[in-house]
Amino acid sequence: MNRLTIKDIAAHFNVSISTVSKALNDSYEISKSTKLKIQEYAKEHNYKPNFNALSLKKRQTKTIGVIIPNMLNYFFAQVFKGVEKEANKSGYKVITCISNESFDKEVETIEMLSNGSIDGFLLSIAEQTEEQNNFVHLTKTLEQGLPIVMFDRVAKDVDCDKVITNDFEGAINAVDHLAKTGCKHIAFISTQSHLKSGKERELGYLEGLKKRNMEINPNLVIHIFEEDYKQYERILLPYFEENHIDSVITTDESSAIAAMKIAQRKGHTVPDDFSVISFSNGIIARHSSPKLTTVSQHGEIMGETAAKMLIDKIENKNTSEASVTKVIQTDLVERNSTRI
Amino acid sequence: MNRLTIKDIAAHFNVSISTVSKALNDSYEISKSTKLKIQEYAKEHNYKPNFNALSLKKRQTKTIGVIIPNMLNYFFAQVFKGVEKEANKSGYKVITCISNESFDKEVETIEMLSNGSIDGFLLSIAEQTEEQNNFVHLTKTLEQGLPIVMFDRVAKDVDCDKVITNDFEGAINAVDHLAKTGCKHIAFISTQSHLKSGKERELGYLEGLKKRNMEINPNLVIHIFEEDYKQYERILLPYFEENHIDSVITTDESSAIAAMKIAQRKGHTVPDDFSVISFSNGIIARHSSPKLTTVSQHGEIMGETAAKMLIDKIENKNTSEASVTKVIQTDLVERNSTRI
DNA sequence: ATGAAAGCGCTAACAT
DNA sequence: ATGTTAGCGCTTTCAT
Repeated sequence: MNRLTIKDIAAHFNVSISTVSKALNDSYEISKSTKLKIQEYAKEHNYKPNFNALSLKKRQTKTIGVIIPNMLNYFFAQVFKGVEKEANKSGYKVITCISNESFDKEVETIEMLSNGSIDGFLLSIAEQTEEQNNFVHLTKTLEQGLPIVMFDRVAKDVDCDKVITNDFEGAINAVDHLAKTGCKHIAFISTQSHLKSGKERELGYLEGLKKRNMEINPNLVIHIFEEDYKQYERILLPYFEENHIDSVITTDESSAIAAMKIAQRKGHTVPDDFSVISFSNGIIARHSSPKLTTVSQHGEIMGETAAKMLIDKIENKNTSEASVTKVIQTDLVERNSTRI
Repeated sequence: MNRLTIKDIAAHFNVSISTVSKALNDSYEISKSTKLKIQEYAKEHNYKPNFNALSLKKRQTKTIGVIIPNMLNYFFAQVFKGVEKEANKSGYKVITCISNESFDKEVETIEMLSNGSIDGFLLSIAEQTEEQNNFVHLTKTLEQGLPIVMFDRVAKDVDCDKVITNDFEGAINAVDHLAKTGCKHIAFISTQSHLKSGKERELGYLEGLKKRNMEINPNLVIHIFEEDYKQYERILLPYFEENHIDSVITTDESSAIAAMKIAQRKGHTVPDDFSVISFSNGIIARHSSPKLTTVSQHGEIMGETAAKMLIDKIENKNTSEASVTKVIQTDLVERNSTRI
């Protein structure tokens, strides 16, 4: 039950394997008639050139490796969808690994795939990696000549192509929208202690307030641990008791929901006298009541963009231009947790 | 900047490549001393055997292909997590493709990977494939000797290993739980017209009622189109007006949310005088208010199980036993949309 | 204990 | 227009 090879075809027609090879590649060296009969035979018998032989010979695999911190995260699932689509469009396969936010897993995965399995990496670094600020595994693979394109969670000091979200401006826009619709006391809730995107959003929040000459109250900047998601409400409650808050921007949907519930329990009506905007335009936002206004990060587009950049890099190995980083703008998706 | 090969190592020590190969594989034929120096040198210089050469020689790639209908679906993302974990544990890579519920994409993907890229398939069939009931692409690849393990969405007539959820019993248990907590008029809302799991759940629902000698009212079995998810409430409303319904079992979270909202709008309090149980224990269930009681399908375990079965199959090519299908039991996760 | 050689399936430079 | 050959990086049988 072994696969058909060019050797088999050659034997069947009593020609040499190179004739078969050339015929299948439609070489001008081969006569029309033999090309035709060989191609037909190949098609009929469902011949497929052996992937590993091809890769070995051509020194390229037409596959890329993607390392994603967490596939249960809707945003990353969207990114992956974009990657898969774009890769397939260019005839690339994608080997997918989940780092589970673990530095070790990230390193192991890179090790495992740096043996000729793939032509390049797409990578969003694990939270632990960002925390430890250790990127030698990345610089080493770049030195080996394996291109990397980072997306979303990016190591500033590693010199490679990148695709990021404009978190800073996304937050400014969120503040703007709240201010425009009459909010005066905007709190900021962040669950992303170690991630740069969390900091960018916080800076954007502050910048947004500054731009509008609104009071900056440090008590309204709240950091909570993601691990505590079951107790968000309990953790947030005191902040709402001790401060006058009429609106909130959160870095994730869960805490937006929690904040909304607290506000409601305290007698507020969302959005009439309390507004909320959440980063991460996921599924939750569409199913809460009221539905959440969110800052959308366009995960799928980010995935497509990153994949395209990587494939371009792979296929123009020669031209070693400087690294570029593309910025994906955010959109404010207005739903029912903010006023018009 | 080319990778180090055994040839390079051989040259460096002035020995033959076969000596190097044997040394690296710790062969008894090679003297301790040379083994040591070669292994050390290899480690120091970060030698990694070329993946494609190895695969070509050994006729196996240590990679599996996974075809998933939709990665934005939380359940499938969970399955994938399980697959990736289990595969990595056994040293396998995983090439992931999304069929987007399209028959054509499914066929193309299988074509693309049936060239020696992978040692076997993990597959949940696309909705379109289930609809068309056309599985020749699957039987053909099985005939070629490439093993397939199907998970969740499974083709009954294709002879291969399978992992499925016990949807039938899951639904019976849901009915049971509602009945036990005092519900008398249980409706069933299904969005899965073409999927067998939807039918299984419906049969389980009916069986559950029968078992408890509860009245079966065909008007309480409601089919809606998934595409209409933005209008679930509008579509469901008439059913609630025209029938006396005190509880509902849904095949997905979105329609559970919709049903709950309608019930609340009609003056009911969930769970006091209206209960809801949803299939698919996803993110939404944990964030609605009240939180949804669900039938959990253990996606991650399903993924692990399927991967393990496939790898076992791959590594015991000789023993051609009959196909087995494993059934993963469901659990009722009680939250706040049902009474105690 | 070490090496030579064939071969995995394919391409491509170089004959003929 | 077709064939021969070397080689991609590795393993393995069979010398030595």
